[in-house]
Amino acid sequence: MSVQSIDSFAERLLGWYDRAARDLPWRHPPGSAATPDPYRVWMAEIMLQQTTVAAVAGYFTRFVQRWPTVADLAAADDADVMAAWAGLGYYARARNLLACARVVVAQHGGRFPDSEDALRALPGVGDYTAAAVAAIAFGRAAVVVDANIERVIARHRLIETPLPAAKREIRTALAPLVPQDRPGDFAQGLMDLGATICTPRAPACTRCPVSADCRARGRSDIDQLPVKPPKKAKPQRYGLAWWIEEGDAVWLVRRPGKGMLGGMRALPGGEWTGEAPTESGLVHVDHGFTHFDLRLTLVRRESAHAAGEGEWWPLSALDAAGLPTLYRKLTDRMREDIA
DNA sequence: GAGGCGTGGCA
DNA sequence: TTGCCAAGCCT
Repeated sequence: MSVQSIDSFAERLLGWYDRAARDLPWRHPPGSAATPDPYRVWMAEIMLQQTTVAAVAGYFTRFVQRWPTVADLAAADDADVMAAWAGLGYYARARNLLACARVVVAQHGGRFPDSEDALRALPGVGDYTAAAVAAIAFGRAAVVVDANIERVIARHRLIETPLPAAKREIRTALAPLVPQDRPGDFAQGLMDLGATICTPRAPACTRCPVSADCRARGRSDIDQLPVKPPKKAKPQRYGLAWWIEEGDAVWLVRRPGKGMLGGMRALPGGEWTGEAPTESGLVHVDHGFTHFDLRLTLVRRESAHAAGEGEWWPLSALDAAGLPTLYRKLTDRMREDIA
């Protein structure tokens, strides 16, 4: 069989997607006539940035139940949204989520714009998310490129240029493959393919719907594609957090709006530095961030030292404080010790 | 362009 | 255990 006689790339991919699409809370059935709610599509795409499907599912369901429309979200208290996002990571996304909802209400009459350019101008919406929402929610034939799609196309076309320089070639290769009639399913199909078949390691090429003309198939080094730049070593940092208890409550603060864990509730404490503290603490946790590892040691302080803005939080309701995982680890340890 | 920015699962 | 990685965005 010649290559010319097989179905087009999009036909093979969509045929596979119609059979194998994952059933996800934010997803409509493939080819469904129902119009996806742009708010839900946008919400899912923001949460899915650098975050696994498994981690997102519960958060997505809670958010759209609590704030069913973009107007509901725009009217929400910042503290409630940040607390609801706690544990999902990359907290700038939550700040931008609120900012975006408020722009959509204030400047777009509460309806998401339907063009890639207008979406791209919204807070927290970059090239990927603008294209994904345009394709999935509005049927626009946008060229959607995420890390899954980069991997699929880099292998299918044997693009050996290292990332991020390869992005241009990948986009150029992908653009003519996008079908005008089902661009949203096409994008989601490519992402499902990358997540389940064309995986980073040990891809399941025998089950791949586009393997017939894949230029990387059979290569022993297929899992080296796409080529990525070397990673830097992460430095070790140390810090102290203060456990200030009074009655049945603990003193919590809110971190500055930008930077690490920006805008999130936290235990008070000192700066994080490269020097290990000499003070011995109640407990400590080791926590890995994207660009450094942190050992945070909890030390007891008297309430008289509780300077600055903060709030007494009932120990029995700490789960509702919306602490990031770093601090959640410490409070869980304390709870074990108290129990 | 490169670095800051979380977290959890997996081999 | 350690490193890699996941539907990126912002500066």
